[in-house]
Amino acid sequence: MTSLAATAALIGDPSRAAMLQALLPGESLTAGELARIAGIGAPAASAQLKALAEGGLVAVHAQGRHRWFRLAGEEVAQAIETLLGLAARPARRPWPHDEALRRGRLCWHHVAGRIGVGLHGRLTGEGWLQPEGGGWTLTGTGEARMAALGVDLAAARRAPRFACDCMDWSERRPHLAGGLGRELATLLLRRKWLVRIEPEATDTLRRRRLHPTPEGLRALEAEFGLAA
Amino acid sequence: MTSLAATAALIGDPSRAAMLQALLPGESLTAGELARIAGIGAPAASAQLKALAEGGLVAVHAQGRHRWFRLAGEEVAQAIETLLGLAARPARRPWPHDEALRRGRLCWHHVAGRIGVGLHGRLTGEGWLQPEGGGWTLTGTGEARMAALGVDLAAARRAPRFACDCMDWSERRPHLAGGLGRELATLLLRRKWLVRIEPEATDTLRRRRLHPTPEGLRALEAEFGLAA
DNA sequence: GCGGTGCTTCGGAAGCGCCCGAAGCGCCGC
DNA sequence: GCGGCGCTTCGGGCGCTTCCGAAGCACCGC
Repeated sequence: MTSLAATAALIGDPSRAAMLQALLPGESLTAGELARIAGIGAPAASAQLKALAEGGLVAVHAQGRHRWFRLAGEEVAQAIETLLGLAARPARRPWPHDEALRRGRLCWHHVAGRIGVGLHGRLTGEGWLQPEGGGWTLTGTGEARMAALGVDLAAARRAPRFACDCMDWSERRPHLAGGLGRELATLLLRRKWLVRIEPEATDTLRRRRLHPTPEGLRALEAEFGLAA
Repeated sequence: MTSLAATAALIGDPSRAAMLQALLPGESLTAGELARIAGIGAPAASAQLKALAEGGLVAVHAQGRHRWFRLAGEEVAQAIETLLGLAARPARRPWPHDEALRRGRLCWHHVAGRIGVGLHGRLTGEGWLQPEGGGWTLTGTGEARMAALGVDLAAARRAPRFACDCMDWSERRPHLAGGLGRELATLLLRRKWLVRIEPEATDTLRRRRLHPTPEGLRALEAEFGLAA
């Protein structure tokens, strides 16, 4: 079995795919929650999660009688998003027109969807970011404005990658990933410019949704020139 | 069955994965060749290729008694490369140290590997390319130098996307994709700065290899400042 | 302690997917 | 037109994977 086939097969089971999608926003869930989301019993879920962990797709953290699972890293989220893009191609089947999801959602810990790629476009087009070594660094103005907004740049720099692209499946253009993407998303959520609509939904897609508040719409326009 | 699981399962079978990898350079192969590469009989190969075609991963072209298969598009190659990156993560297992493959290879129709990401870095860092709308456009100097090299820019602009990033699984940084990536690769091959080492190999990875010629090494250094 | 809860392992059964051989269809070259 | 070749469809068999119920282990709170 080649590594490619083994990895794809791991994602290719409906129960495991549902679990992975539920973990896509970046949060951690317990084995029981994942079992409920996948619609299978506890024993089956346990076996599937074991396979995912051995395959390196999820990481485990045992705490008391709970076991918390999360995606093993940004690359995992990125690969799943890319596969979602393949699955959603119009040639294949019209994707259920989930307007809210296309507008904004969480991917790993960063903002995806129209708002996410819009931000990426403004930051790269308006001289906040400049390309460097396959990723991005902040320009002088970018650094100043990020700091003024309250983005925790020190935390962003502690991430394995400071700023890089993550292909957005619904927009087919990149949004901002890496430590900066995470900290920017954290800020937007903390300021309640964006809010999670249904973080508790059982449906794996619904729980990822992000929605701009009225105040957020004004702020995105004012700070980034972004009409969301 | 969700789209994600269905698509991943399509890639997750060893025979189908071998076929897809064989198609990754962008060339077209017949059903019989793919059967031999996958190590299965003609009937099984026929069924697998039918599934891949119905899933939208490969495209078919019937010519006489042969049926030619190729990947359905750049996004398919991109998704497979991303999955290869997941599969190759050091955390999972040490990837067979195929130095030649990491150095240079074909991905869809463009140059990947160290040479590919190196080119991407030089083009973006030295002012040939500037970000625009989630992709890239040529600057004035970039356009002039590409034209001087003999890159067919008109053909590049006819592609659905002119220039965008494709995540490189071995380098974990993007290389140049889109029409410009394809035309640049075409030029490098035509000038014999890069040559395919074993385009006929049965092993799906070996056939992708690209190798710089002595003349190519000098030219990459002179034209792009790239030490390959 | 002792019961309750969360999770895992074990055993067994059902279902699905993959593969091969045989046969059939279509195109090609002599 | 005839044989050969490439590919497909059909039928059957094998193997793997997934699931559930029952039982067992670990942790927590009373």
